[in-house]
Amino acid sequence: MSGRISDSTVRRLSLYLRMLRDLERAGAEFVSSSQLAEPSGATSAQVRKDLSHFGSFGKRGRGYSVEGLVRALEKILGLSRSWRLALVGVGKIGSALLGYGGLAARGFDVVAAFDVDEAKIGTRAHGLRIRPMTDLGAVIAECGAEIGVVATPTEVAAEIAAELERAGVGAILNFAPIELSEVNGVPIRTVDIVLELEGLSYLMSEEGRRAGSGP
Amino acid sequence: MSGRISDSTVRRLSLYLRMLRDLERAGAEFVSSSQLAEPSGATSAQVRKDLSHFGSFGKRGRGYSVEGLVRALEKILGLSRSWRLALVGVGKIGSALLGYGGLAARGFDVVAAFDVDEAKIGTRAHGLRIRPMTDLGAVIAECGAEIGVVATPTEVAAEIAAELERAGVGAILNFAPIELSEVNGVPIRTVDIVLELEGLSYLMSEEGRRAGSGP
DNA sequence: TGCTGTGAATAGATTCACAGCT
DNA sequence: AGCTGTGAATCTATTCACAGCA
Repeated sequence: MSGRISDSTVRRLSLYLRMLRDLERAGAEFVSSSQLAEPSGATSAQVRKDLSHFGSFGKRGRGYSVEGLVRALEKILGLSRSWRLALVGVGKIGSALLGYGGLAARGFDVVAAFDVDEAKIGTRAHGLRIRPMTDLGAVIAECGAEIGVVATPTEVAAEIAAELERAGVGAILNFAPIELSEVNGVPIRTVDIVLELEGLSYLMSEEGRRAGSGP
Repeated sequence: MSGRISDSTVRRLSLYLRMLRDLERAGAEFVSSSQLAEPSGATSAQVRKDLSHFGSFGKRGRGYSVEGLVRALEKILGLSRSWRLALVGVGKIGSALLGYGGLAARGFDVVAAFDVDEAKIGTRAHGLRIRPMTDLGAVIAECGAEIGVVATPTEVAAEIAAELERAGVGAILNFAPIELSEVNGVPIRTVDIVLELEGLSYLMSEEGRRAGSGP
């Protein structure tokens, strides 16, 4: 049991948890690995293997207790608590995040927002006062944000990530289209829309190439 | 050479291309696999292996011609042309996308936008007229959009994706937190912010567990 | 009987290491 | 001398298949 768990396993665990919460709301008592597998496009064996890294949660012959597995996965994923986010950059993406109720609903509360733009500083966006970048360290220390969100232009993203680290965040979510390197063990996840679109572009072009390549 | 190329390889190719374009702008003539590897966190062997799936582009002893490799990767990734996107859902995320210049700058033009909200229909967002959902098929056929973007509430995301497919898009970018299953070979990429945050939550909690588990 | 948990087998991706050009 | 291109080796992830319990 345990060891180093791959990103893809963790990603699937989140998906299982989503489905389990739906099942719980629907009043289901037990669920099998194959039911659990379906919505995430995994196989039943994969579900069982993924879970087996953390312990054994099922009953042979019956499946998994929905409620029990919800609690177990919440504990594994660190979701039995909520997390505080500090947002840097209140432009297009930053504002969209502030207005997106889906975050708070799932336990991710934006508790601080920063920008360099004098015109924005001091105003409120979705109820949150926008602070100057110069206060970043002090405010993060004060409000205890654990996750930093980088929603700035690409050019300053690396610098901002470093400042967030110094300010003591434990993880960073980055929206700038640049690969930031993890330092001091602070994990970074990048959401890169253009990269996703380029992946789709590749697949569409590949298809054309395959179709056009017969003898 | 060739075969089925993994998502991670394609993702890295995009990252190589980014760096190459920077180098091209800076006037560099040649680049080695190790220089190319650095910003994406890959190894030089990985760069060479990734490229070798598509042909051989370098000169032994010298490296790769920056310009030549830029053109080659653009061709491989399907980026020597631009792509037309049709956006469904002009809420927080949808509007942020419309306002995000980074898309058009990299060859992804949003050419149509749809919403169900009567109050939004007919108005313009960032210069684009918002159309009713009922016109989806006709408008997409007319403007020839190749990529559909789903920025709707989760509940309707699957249905919208199916409609986009019927309307003839060749790929879908999905922002709803739900795993959509690819049908008819139309590839789907999902950008799921909560999933990324949950991945970070796992890592932060794991760290705590490890630290607290010594004898 | 039905479904989990898990070693063993397979498939897949990454890294190594070196022959072969320039 | 330097750096690519690539088979071979290794490492990692997924799938198989079945013993073992409810």
